[in-house]
Amino acid sequence: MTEPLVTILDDEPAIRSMLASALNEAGFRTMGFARATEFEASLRTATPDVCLVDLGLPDRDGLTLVHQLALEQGAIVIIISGRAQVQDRVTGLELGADDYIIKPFDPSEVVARIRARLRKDKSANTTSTTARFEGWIAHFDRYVLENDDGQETPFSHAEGEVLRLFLESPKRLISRAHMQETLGGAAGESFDRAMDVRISRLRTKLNEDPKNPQLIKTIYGAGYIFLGDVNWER
Amino acid sequence: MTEPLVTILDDEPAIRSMLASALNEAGFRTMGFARATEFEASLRTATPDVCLVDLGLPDRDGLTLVHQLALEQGAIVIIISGRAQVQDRVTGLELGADDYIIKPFDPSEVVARIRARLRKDKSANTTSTTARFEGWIAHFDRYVLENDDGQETPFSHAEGEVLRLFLESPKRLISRAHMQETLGGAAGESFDRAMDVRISRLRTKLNEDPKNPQLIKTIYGAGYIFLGDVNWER
DNA sequence: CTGAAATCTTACGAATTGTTACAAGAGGCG
DNA sequence: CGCCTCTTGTAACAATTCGTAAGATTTCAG
Repeated sequence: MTEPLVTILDDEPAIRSMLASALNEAGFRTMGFARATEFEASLRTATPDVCLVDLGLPDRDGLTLVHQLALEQGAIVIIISGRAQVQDRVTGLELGADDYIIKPFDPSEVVARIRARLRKDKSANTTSTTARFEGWIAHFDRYVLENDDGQETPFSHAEGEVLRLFLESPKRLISRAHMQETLGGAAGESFDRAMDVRISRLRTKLNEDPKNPQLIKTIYGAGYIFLGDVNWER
Repeated sequence: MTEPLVTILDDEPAIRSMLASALNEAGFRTMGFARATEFEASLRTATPDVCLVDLGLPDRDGLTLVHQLALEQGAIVIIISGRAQVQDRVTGLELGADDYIIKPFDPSEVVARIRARLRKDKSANTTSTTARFEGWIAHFDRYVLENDDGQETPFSHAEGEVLRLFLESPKRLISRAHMQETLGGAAGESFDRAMDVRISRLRTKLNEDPKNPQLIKTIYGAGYIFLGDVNWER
């Protein structure tokens, strides 16, 4: 899989080069065009993943171009325009654009918005959230904990919540209060015990020695710390 | 298929009502929440299509919430924030948000942006009649499930409804409430059991091991997740 | 070393979900 | 019409999850 291709259609050379350098730096391939006719000619040989289109083109009404692109090509179309009225934005989006960025803009935001679109496009079928740590692999999509021997142990939703909390902040103190807040919800009565039980059950699934836990360390009077290096793969 | 459900998470009642009325007028169902905890509690029973999240929440860091939502739920997440710095927008988008709208905003633009997201989301899922997944082929036109050996097993209409629901949102949590709503029983009495039976029968046709299902996973207290890569054809 | 507080663990029970058996209905066919 | 098959919901019971209670254990202060 090669880098995504982004086309830039804008008649101002300064904007083209600014966008191109920012996008290249972010790991995209780019192609710049000053006129719609050139751009359309290129579509015969290249299939862009994202099309940045300036509405103020000299040789074509930008909106109809956007409409065609979104409909026929199925590509991601992002409008870049100096027209800042709400009505302009609404009609642009209704005509099929996936986003509408107003000039003047910051290139880093353009990059972020492109990434957001591509991410969504891909995540339709690729939602694999797993974390590796100390010989274990936690598959949060399948609710399964994998041994370094490949053996798998299922974990429940409640256990997963605790585990995720630890894996998202490794080597940092997690207070009981914070834990309770993010896990148990509102009423903070004697939910304390429930948390203990969750952690206890999680520890047994991680083969922790109760006398000397290696991964989930309890800090008396403060909270817990998850030791161990974590690598997330998403 | 019912109208898309949009949740509004903002602590200002004025903004909630403004958004709700605009969205309802545009044909969406809405649910409003003032606090993150209430919102999260509702996720146990409902599966929103779009989540509008205000970052300035009283009881939770909005960004981590966005992160979780985007990752776990696979839902469309749109941030609404008063923080207008470019850096804020970039980090919000990088953390998984699909869009970032700055206060003050025009409700019609919010509607347009939501429509743009949903449009893209849906175009991936055309109304096809055949789906391949994990060695199986489901022929919805013939009501037949084909093995990887070519053997065919018929499935009923009720089973097909459940299967289609899973195949249209793979690797995403499907709440029991949402399932119940889209399938049949409006008034939520003891239709629960019927759903269980449907799923149970579907599982046996998919040769699932009851002790350790690989494709249709149960999330206690929440709903179900269909694992497995799906390819729709026509 | 001792006692109180915090935490761990085990056992139990309520709620949720799975599975099987059965009966009511919907066609198909002679 | 009568008989058969298939579908599908309901009921009953089994299995699982998860919080609570209670006793055991650990930690810290003095």
